[in-house]
Amino acid sequence: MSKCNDGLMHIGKLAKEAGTTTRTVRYYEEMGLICPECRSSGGFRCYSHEQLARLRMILSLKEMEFDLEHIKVIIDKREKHKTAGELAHDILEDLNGRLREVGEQIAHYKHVRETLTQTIASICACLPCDLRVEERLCPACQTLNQPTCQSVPFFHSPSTAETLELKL
Amino acid sequence: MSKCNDGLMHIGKLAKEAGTTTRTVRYYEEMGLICPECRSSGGFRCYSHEQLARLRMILSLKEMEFDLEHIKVIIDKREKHKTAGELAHDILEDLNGRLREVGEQIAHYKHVRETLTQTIASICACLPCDLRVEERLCPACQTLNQPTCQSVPFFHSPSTAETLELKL
DNA sequence: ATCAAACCTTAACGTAACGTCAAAGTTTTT
DNA sequence: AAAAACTTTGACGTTACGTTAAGGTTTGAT
Repeated sequence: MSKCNDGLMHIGKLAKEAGTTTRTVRYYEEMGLICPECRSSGGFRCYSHEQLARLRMILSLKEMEFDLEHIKVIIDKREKHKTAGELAHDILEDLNGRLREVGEQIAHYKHVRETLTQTIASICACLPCDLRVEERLCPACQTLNQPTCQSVPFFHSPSTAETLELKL
Repeated sequence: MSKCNDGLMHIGKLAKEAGTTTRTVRYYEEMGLICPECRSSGGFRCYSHEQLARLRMILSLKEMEFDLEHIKVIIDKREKHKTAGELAHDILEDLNGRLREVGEQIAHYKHVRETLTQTIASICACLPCDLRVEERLCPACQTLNQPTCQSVPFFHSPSTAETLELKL
C-alpha cells in the first residue's frame, strides 16, 4: 500500500509541517543539522516526528537570527550536559550574546535612519532650486545661509564637489 | 620622475583617501559605478579628484545602505535632470523609500529582540532544574504552573517535544 | 495493471559585496 | 641596480537558500 507508513513522512510533508521548504531541509542536511531516519527503497528521505521536532528547533533558533553554524553548536550542546539547569546556563550565554548583537543592529539602523532623515531634510531645501545640477549653491541655500547642497555628498556633481574641496 | 603626476593617483591612494579598499574600488568598476580616468603605460589605473568625489558619493549612499544596483540608478539620475530641484524631487523618492525600509528593519529587529528576551526569561526559570534534558517538566515549571520548558522549542529534546505533541 | 499526476532525487548555477590569496608585472625608493 | 611597495588579472570563498534541469518514484485513479 504505502511505502511510507510507520508515521514516517517524506521531505515535502516534513517541510510543510515545519513551515519551510524542501530545499531548506536538504540544505540543513548538507550542513549536518538534520538527517533523515532512513531512505525508502527508491531513495526518498523518510523522517520521523523526532526529526520534525528537531527541524522546528532549528527554525525557532533561526527566528532569533542565529546563523546555521551557531545553531549547530547550540543544538549539539543538548548532548553535552547532564541536567537541564546546566544546559540552560550554557545556552543563556548564546542567547544573551545574541541579544546584545541584536541591540547593536537596532542601534546601527537607528543611526542609518538618522542619516537618512537629515539628508532628506537637506535635499528638501533644494526642491525649489532652478539651477543646473552642476551649479554650486541653490538660491535657497544662499538665502538660508545653509550649506545644504554641499552637505549632501552625492547631490552635487563630482566636479562641483571637487571645486569645493580645492577651495578648502 | 613620477609616472603618476597631474594630480592623478593610483588605486591605493584613491581607496585610502575615500576610506575604503582597492578591492572595493575594482569591484565598483566591475559593476559600472566608477572607472579610472586613464591607465599608466604599465597598466595601472589612474584617478582624478573627480573620481575620488564620485567614489565618496557612492560610499555616502552606501552608508544609507542602498545596494549597489540602486546606487547606480541614483547616480545616473544626476544626468537625467536639468535642474537641481527636479533632481532633488526624484532622489527624495529613493530616500523616503529607503527610510521606510529602514524603519521596517528596526521593527523587525525589535521583534527579534522581544523573542529573545522572552526566551531568556523562560530558560532562566530552568536554571535550578536537576532533571536530565530528556525529562519533561522542570520542578520549577511545575511549581510555577508555567509551560516554560515546553514553550522553548529548542530547549527540550526532540523526543520530548514529540511526546508532548502526540498528547495534544 | 496501467497510467498520469504529484512527488522525489542529485547536480549545479545564481545571489551581494566584497575578502583573500596567488603569480606576475610596475613604480618608487634606496 | 636591486629591493620594497604597489598594482594587475584571475579565481575561489562567503550565507542560506531559490531556481531550473533531467530524470527516477509513489500514489491515486481507472
